[in-house]
Amino acid sequence: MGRRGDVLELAVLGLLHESPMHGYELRKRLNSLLGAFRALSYGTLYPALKSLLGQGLIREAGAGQGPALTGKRGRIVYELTAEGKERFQSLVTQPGPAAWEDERFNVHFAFFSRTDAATRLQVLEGRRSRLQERLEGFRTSMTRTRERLDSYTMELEQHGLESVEREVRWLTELIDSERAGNMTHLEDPDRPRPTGPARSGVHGAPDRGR
Amino acid sequence: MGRRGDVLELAVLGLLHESPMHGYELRKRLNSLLGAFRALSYGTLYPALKSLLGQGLIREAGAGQGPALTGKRGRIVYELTAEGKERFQSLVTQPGPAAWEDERFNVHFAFFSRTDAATRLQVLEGRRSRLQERLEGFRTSMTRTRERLDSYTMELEQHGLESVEREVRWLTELIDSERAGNMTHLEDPDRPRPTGPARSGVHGAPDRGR
DNA sequence: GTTAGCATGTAAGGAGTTACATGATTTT
DNA sequence: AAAATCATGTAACTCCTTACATGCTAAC
Repeated sequence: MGRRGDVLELAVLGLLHESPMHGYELRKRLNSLLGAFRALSYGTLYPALKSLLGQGLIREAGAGQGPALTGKRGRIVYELTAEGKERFQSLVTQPGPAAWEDERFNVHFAFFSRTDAATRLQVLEGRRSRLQERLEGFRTSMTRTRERLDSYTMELEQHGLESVEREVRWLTELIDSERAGNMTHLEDPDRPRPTGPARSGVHGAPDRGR
Repeated sequence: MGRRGDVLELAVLGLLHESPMHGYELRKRLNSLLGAFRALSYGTLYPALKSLLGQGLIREAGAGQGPALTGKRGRIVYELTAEGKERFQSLVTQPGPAAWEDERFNVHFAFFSRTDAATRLQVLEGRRSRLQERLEGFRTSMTRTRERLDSYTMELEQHGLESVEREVRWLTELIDSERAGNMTHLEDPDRPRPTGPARSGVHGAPDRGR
């Protein structure tokens, strides 16, 4: 509720912006949105919906119209109110520095099509700087301790390092595309990525969760 | 205390197994160990140390010997007790299915040198299956929803997918190495990864797999 | 008509963060 | 001797999960 780490708020508002939905379905969409695969539980979702309802950001759809439509309480379909839409827009177009934290970034990114290029660049570049700071600290700590580590620990750190490096490259490509023609290589998802800067990259983001 | 998600217990015992340390220093080591870079707070660490102390798994080092040594309360250096060592060994050699969750996996991996090859294979393979399940669900949900997603969401899912694929390949290489001569390619960290299945590629690996 | 799965919720508790409070040691 | 930073700790609060409790709806 507060103003705190409410990734959920943004995510729920964003999904309901696409189309009205009931909680059960919302959860499924949420799970693929929030860092691949955290199984968000109902114990989190339903109270959150309640809170959004209380704030007047969402309302039950179908209320007031046909009384026989959803009638006897089964699913409860929610939709955004006018304030909800405004709220979403302001959240998504005014990304604080929190927007480049691991999980928030994913959510912000997923709603990029509702923002302007300037906002997108801001988020992408913020995220990249964040990761580059990490790389920095990572590399120094690796050289600092390189002697006294066994092979397994080194292998682990190496893999983590490469994962972050890969994500930086990914971001760089997105930033370049965004700066050039807006997202040329994203415009037609069916075209098999013609020639562009080889974004097929193989290396991956670090472990999921973060 | 509980038996639950005590990643911390394993991590702390493991680090103290290497050498005695005080909390402040422990935290730094912990942060590079626990999924690259979570800044674990003192509010978590110190109570955890207290709990381990209460369980008799660690003790204050230097107590009983020279009373003037650490004397006036500055740092408190902890070391493992005999029970602590046993506990660590049993945790590390009997990995439950929890060992392939995102964060626990890292910690287990970091202490691989204290285990036997059978345990290592069990953990690596368990982790790989876990990720492959994810890929499965990932891919089905991607085809299920492929039409109604905008380019940004697709780009995000694609990147996530490739990240997981990359980790699976990494695990596969480790498993193969483990099965062949034990970790031949890990034995000499200075050798620049001779010929093996090209896992070195820091930049834009040619791989293209997927 | 009963099982299985959809759908909504609540209560208890775990695990961690922030903010606060305090003292010791090192650097300038 | 002041400032910075090392070091330890506590209290309140947040976010989330687990386990539970309940009812509706579809399939067999």
